[in-house]
Amino acid sequence: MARLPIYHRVLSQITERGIITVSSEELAAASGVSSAKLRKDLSFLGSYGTRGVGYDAAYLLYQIQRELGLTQDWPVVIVGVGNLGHALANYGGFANRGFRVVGLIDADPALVGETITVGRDGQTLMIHSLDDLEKIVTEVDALIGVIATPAAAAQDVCDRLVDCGVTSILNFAPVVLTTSSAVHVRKVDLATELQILAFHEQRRGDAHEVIV
Amino acid sequence: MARLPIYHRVLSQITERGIITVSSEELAAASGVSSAKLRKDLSFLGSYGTRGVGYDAAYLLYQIQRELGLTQDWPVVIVGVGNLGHALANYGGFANRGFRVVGLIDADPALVGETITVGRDGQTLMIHSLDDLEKIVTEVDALIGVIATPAAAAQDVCDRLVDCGVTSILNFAPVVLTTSSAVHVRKVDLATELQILAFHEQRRGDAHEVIV
DNA sequence: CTCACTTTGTGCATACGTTCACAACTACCT
DNA sequence: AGGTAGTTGTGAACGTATGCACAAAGTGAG
Repeated sequence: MARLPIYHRVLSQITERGIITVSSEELAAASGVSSAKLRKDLSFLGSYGTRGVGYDAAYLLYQIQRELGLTQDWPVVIVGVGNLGHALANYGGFANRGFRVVGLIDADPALVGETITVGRDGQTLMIHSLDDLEKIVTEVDALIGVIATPAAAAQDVCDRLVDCGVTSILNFAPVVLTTSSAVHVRKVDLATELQILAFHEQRRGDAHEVIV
Repeated sequence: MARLPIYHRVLSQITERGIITVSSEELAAASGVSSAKLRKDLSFLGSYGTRGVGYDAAYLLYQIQRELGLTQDWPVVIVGVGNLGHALANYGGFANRGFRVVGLIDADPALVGETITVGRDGQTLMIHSLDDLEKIVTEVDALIGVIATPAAAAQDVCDRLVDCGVTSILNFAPVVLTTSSAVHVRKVDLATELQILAFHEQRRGDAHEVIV
């Protein structure tokens, strides 16, 4: 499910704190879900808990890592190194979860050739031209691509990534990408998230007016 | 529902192209959903279509805008002006959807006092100190806050925002925020999104191995 | 006016995710 | 050993979202 990454992060923090066993109640509270939901989710992976005791934090963490594929190393290519792409490349949360940014691509000639730091260990990476997309992607053998380009360029970039063998795409551009159903596309639209908040905010306001 | 913003964006593009009427089939295809689902969603707002014809694009767009609260102006405060906060402040997709970034706050003294461009019309905004959070938020009367700080600072910032009257929070920090249930919190975790992709990618790989 | 065609709105059945409640099991104390 | 307290795993009930299929409603041609 989509909640496994949350459990994973919470469990990481818990094990770092030296805690050995954790109950579903505690884990659920820290993850912001109900204990019943958490137990169902975990039982989906198998029976890794002990009745009357709880879960062995380290063992459970390992099982979730294995299920999520975090024991592997995933090379990631980022297309579009504007503000957002830059933020993503620099994001420290990727490295310790098995993701390695190995390719940066941008259409802007002013950016091509520049090197920027990737992750938190000071490693640097050069930005390549959009023309070299195919070359870079096949070279680093990336299966995951991140699209952080303007909306107009997103579909074209998507098609080219898929042609190179990319099978999972994280799209930040505000467009609906059309691809073969074999490709897994996830979309993160910043404006959409704010709109959903505004929607609830407005409803809250409406209800308030009725009371007043 | 959470799909309204998508319909809104697609309809914007459609009306800009000068199209007058649009059928549920067309709109659904452009939004990446099934036509039945789209019609159910729209019927939730009321009967704004004409049988045998379709929907009046402009009229439908207006109704969705009204429902989403996009006819209002939402002042937004961004806390944490690192790479991500910078990208958000600069994001052009906010302005034309009723969101106005009116406050930038960061704990780093090196950033405080700097002015950065906000949106695409060259407007600039100064970064304020974290100490002035309460002052800024009440001054601009913001109801929506964006947290783009490191994980360690997120909960404290959240509490302070809520104390100032913020009732909707968009959280980019990789932590589960605990707040009063009256506050609406949405979380966007970049690493989580990638993990979900990796999860499917791994399952795909497993299935492949079985076949081979 | 009638008929053929198009498209919306919606009742119904199905699938899915969530919550509840409890049996099964463990640990510990006496 | 026996009893009590605590915790997991899961079957059953519930609510919600999705997909299907069709009646209702509109358009346009003859």
